[in-house]
Amino acid sequence: MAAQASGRTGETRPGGEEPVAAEDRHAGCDSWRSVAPDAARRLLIAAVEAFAERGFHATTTRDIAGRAGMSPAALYIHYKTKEELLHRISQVGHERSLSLLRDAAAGRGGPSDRLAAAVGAFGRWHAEQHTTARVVQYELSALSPDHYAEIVALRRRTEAVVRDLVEEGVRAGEFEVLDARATALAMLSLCLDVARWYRPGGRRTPEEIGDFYADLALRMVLAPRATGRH
Amino acid sequence: MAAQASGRTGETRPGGEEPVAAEDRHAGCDSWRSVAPDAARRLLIAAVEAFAERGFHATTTRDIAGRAGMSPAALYIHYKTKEELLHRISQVGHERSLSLLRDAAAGRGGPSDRLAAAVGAFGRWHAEQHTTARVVQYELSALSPDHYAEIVALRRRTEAVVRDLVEEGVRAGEFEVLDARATALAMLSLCLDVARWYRPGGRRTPEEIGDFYADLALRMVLAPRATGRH
DNA sequence: GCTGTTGCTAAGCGCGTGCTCAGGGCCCCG
DNA sequence: CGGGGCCCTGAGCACGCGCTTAGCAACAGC
Repeated sequence: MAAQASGRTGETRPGGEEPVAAEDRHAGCDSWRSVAPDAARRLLIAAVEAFAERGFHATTTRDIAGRAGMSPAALYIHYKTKEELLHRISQVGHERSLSLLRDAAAGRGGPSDRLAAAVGAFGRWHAEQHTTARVVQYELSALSPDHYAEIVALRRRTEAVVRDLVEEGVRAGEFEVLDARATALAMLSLCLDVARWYRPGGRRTPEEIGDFYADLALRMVLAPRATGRH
Repeated sequence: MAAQASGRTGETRPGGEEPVAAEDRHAGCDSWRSVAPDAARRLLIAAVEAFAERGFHATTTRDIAGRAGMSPAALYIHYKTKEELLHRISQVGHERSLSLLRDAAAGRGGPSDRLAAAVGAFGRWHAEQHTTARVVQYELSALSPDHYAEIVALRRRTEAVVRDLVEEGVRAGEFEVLDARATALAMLSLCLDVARWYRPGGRRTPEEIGDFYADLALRMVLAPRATGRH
């Protein structure tokens, strides 16, 4: 991990018109391989991009269909409503990030190693898949009550993975924390927020961001050295 | 600060219909004392509540006017557009949180004390004023390009305050960080995210949240103890 | 060649949106 | 009582929204 690199903050317009980088688009498409007919997948990818740029409510079905190279009516052959698109995106995104987190948390090593791996993987995903992650993290409130409840269950399981890791480290005597639940939530906050500020081509690669956040997570749970406070 | 309190996570519907707590409503009103005619202030407070619950694009001008006890047309006597309401909210909110942060950062003590005070105050504000903060942090993209640029300038100044504090601590030999800018951003991420998950009446008071995050911020910058990693 | 199925489009319906405008009640000054 | 300024309302306009419907081209099976 490089130290103290210089560079711009790069806070640019989230809903701007800058073209999507090729790297970005490629990474985005790969995650949706499981979605069945080709036209349905193209619509889903178009919806992810549109929702990420403008938000769910500011995106029109005409915009989504246009990005997918289709007429507005084509959308309704593959999806019942605009909300169903959001639900599918949210579902697949949450399941993917949860499984990444679980795999890392179930790896080899002690609590420190596994916590670092989990936070690193979760943070890295939010950078690499920042377009999807933005929709997944910040458009929840547009879901129908039923779909919202379903997604919240996935989120609770995500929180539980990190919380369990922290508690395990405390029991093993490796970690010292004031509040395991709140500490776990703070780690998730760090990673989620990557989706808000990350821009491709910035100072840091997704991998560097993951590594940096893994280090921060360890600092949060390891007992601090005696400080210079008076 | 209490350790390891038990309780529910409390992730409830952001756009739900639960009535606003009295404590909440009171705290919200106090911050807008500077807004001039009484009717304009009532409209602003109504807009904050509506935007926080449903988001800018899902909120109608009829809804805002209704909450303020007025007809839809009354809104346009005090504000040119719906976007102007969002701009005023964003402006006042950013200025308020920036000035809180600056006051704490300019206080007495060494870098550790001032960093803890700054992060504590900033985190606490995002809990106390979570309704305003939600609009301020998550509805930026609905601003017009001019207004957006103005607000981004305020945000950069906010980032600079924390970054300068971290760099000062590094120069003083109190802190050890891999990347001062990224560390400062992480601290802000923690605090901003409070606006997303905080619910009044939860496990923690705003003050406890601020204190907890101040402690986390110090852990992030103080060199970690030798770890148990192999 | 005929029919059924699949995947799409052109056209458009009904509605709710942001916003406008003519006018009316109320208060202060004479 | 008259006149003017300040707030506010009732009614409604133009538009763009989510979504529907009728129909068409392509193709497979027989």
